[in-house]
Amino acid sequence: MDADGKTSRERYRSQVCAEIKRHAWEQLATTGVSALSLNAIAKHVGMSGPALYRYFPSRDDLITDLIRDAYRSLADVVGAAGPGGVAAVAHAIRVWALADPQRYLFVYGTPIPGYRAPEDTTRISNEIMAVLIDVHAALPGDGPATPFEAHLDDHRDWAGGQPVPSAVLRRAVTFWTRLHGVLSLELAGHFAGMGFDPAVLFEAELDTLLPGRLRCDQADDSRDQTDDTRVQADDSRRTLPAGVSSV
Amino acid sequence: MDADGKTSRERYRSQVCAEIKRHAWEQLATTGVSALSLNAIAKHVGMSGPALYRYFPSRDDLITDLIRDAYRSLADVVGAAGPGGVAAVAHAIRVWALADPQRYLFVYGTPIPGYRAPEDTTRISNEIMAVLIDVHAALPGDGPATPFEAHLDDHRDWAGGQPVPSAVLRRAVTFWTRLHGVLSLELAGHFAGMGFDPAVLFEAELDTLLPGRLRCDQADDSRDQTDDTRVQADDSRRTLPAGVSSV
DNA sequence: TTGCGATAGTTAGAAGCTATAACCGCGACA
DNA sequence: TGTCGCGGTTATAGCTTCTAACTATCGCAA
Repeated sequence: MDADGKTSRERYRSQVCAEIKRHAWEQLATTGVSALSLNAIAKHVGMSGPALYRYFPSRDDLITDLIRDAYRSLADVVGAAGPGGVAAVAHAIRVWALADPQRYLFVYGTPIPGYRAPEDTTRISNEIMAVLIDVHAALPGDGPATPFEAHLDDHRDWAGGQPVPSAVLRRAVTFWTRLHGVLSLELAGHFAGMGFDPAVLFEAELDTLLPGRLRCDQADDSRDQTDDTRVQADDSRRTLPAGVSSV
Repeated sequence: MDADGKTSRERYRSQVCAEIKRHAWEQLATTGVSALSLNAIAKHVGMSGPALYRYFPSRDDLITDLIRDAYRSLADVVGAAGPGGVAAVAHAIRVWALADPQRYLFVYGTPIPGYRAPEDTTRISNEIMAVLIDVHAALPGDGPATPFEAHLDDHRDWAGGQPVPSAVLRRAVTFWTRLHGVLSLELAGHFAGMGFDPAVLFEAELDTLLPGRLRCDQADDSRDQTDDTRVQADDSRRTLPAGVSSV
């Protein structure tokens, strides 16, 4: 038993665990999750073969752990950007996604067929949603209730019981779906052929989510002092190798 | 050589090819693409093992073919719905996606790392985009130019050379990203916890794409005679098994 | 009709993967 | 000091994709 309340064995174990996951992320970022091989990881870590099973009972358990970490990381980033408001959160999500496209698609991409998300990750997911709700609750209210809000008023046992206005809920969900729509297509390389910069499109969609402007066809010239958290549209932005898809 | 200009061997070959793909789609819809096994398909078709390699040089070639077919199918559906206008196209895409979630995510989900889309599929993809542009060109124009449109005016060697107004291009792309945002999250099961019906959210986003209403916070009560191609929000709608993701 | 050649199928096997089983050695702790 | 458990090993089963070698059969032409 050491000073920090952990035995030396426990410290060693968590250290090896971390190194395994480090190599796993490395492999994940380059080859994608379908090619994630325990053998290859073991070889890189230095031990051979089935030794990994002392640390992760199965490949799916390792993947579950990685997903949990990815969620945790995103939740931290979103939480940290929360005080900056809606635009700051949006840009934080974008930089997080571009930093490791496979990680984003790992969480929000095509689900693994037999995989069941543990209670843990859905809790983190709710945590992220809570921040989205918070930043949108801080926005000034607007127009009449939409049909979707009426639907939300009817069907919603969600949001932990606290009474979130359906308008706020609607804006938070819309924030999520619109940014994910642009981001996921960008990361999957579907904008490859058509010359525009996805960053500008992202900015355009974010614009529609800011106070008073949630549609798509109106320009707003009164707000051009965009905050400096905007992701610069450099040409070296990272996407996946163009093509089409699955895994 | 037979009446239709194909030898009997060619007819047999394409027939076996079709049956292989039939079983492949069956397996794909249930187990997802990561678990798509040539051996299992061969067993179902009735021949054993490496015989499939007479028809598809590798697993990736089979997958490429399936992706091409999926694209082709979507392009046909979108093309057929084109005359019905924007809403009809949106609903056609939605029913196509819900009919086989894995097929949609196969095309628009997480890309396969080493996979390179052949020229073929990008052509079909452009064909789909052309329909989107057409239906949006038929819509009445609107407000002042957005920053994204200005960007499109600068960077666009695309669209086959014919001068599509940047406003139309912007609306078509926005149509794509917004509907994909809702659809992909729905199919991946990310709305599972929160009580609302994704169909209503889809309808809400579609609303923002119709003439004069491309933002998100305004309700429109003047247009409640929605067309009958609307996808009914039944409770038996198909999503993937809840959880989180990758493959 | 006879025969040749391409085609479609077979089994065997290499290399890789996940995962289990059996075994061993060292470190921690009573 | 003895013992127990943890972390590592090798061997192996069963799956995968994919190649090699071999065989039978079908179509076409002489």
